[in-house]
Amino acid sequence: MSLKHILLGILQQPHSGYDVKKTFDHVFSNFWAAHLSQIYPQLKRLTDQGLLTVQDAESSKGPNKKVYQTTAKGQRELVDWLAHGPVTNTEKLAYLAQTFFLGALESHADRIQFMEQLLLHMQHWHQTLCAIQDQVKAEYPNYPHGLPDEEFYPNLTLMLGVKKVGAKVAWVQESLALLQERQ
Amino acid sequence: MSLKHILLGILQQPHSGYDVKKTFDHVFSNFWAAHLSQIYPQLKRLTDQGLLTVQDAESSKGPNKKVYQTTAKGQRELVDWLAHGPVTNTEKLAYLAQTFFLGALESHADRIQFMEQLLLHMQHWHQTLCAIQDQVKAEYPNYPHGLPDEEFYPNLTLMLGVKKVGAKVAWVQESLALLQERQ
DNA sequence: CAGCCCATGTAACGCGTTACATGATTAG
DNA sequence: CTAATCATGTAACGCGTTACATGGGCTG
Repeated sequence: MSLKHILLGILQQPHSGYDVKKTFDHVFSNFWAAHLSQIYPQLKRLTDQGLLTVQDAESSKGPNKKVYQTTAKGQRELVDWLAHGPVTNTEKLAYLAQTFFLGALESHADRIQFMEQLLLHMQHWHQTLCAIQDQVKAEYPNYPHGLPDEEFYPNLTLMLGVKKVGAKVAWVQESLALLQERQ
Repeated sequence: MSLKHILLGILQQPHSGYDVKKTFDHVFSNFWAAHLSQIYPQLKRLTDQGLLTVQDAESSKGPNKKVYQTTAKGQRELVDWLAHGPVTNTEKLAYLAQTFFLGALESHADRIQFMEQLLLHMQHWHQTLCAIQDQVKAEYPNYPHGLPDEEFYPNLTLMLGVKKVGAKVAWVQESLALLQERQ
């Protein structure tokens, strides 16, 4: 039941469903993904439950928008979620499951190739996150202490992203070296 | 569609549904969780599709078991999954979403408490993984080079687990220090 | 005028979670 | 005898993915 709470969090500021999707892609892609086909029905359900308000609005480009915003009741739900303590053990890493069974591939070259693909992916991801962090650093010279609240907590997730993906890059490189030794 | 492939991977060796669940809890808990109520129907479906075989067997303790094993067709499906390249961007970290919105908690003490709970969780998880790794190291003096294939690939997932959770512990500690500075 | 971005949805199907339901054996 | 472990499932409901469906406006 986290999509609900993430929407309540994002919609503390007013946004359309389409904008919410962009927020997922740009800001949350590090740890959560959602499709438009999930977001639209969920927004309607939360509005029916009195956790969001809707308002029609004109768009600068394209058709009219529906702008949603979290209500006081929705805000209470969000705070309850946070106050209930960290929700853990949500992780599902398909590529690690694949790594576990990598021995099922007949050829050594195929296993190496798998890891090389993984390396490219992780390096790309790491560079993306580092670039975003560099931007934030450039904007706030006293980083991370000088960040205002509305940037500080989001930035914590960025800091974990960089560390975590860095660890993954190092791991793939180490794994590749071990694999190549094995022949 | 990964549960299917993980089952095909586990059932390269014969196991009952109940045993498969224990494998998830002990070996996969690092990166994948599954409930018995998912596993049982899925095993039936995969058997109907000719990807698994079933056989009745007696149990040493308790009622009779149904022992499943991957067929040649199932093995081909597993290999296809691996050959298709790493499946990435599956991650959903609810506690990071919570961290993102931590500013919604009114009191500073509540935010500190959230991070302290997260620290305890991550430290516990890290110790568990390190203990397992120490066991493997003790068993194979030439670790990790001397591992046989059936241990080598699973051990790669353990190595990432240790690195990744280590990065998370360091991050929570750093975040706590930053939070305490902010007052 | 073709292709992309803006904008909102529905439908089908499979995965994930919690609760319910049953019953045997074993360790304390 | 009580609690834990062994063993297998069903039901209800919500989440996640892919495909389908529509149509306006902007850029090259």
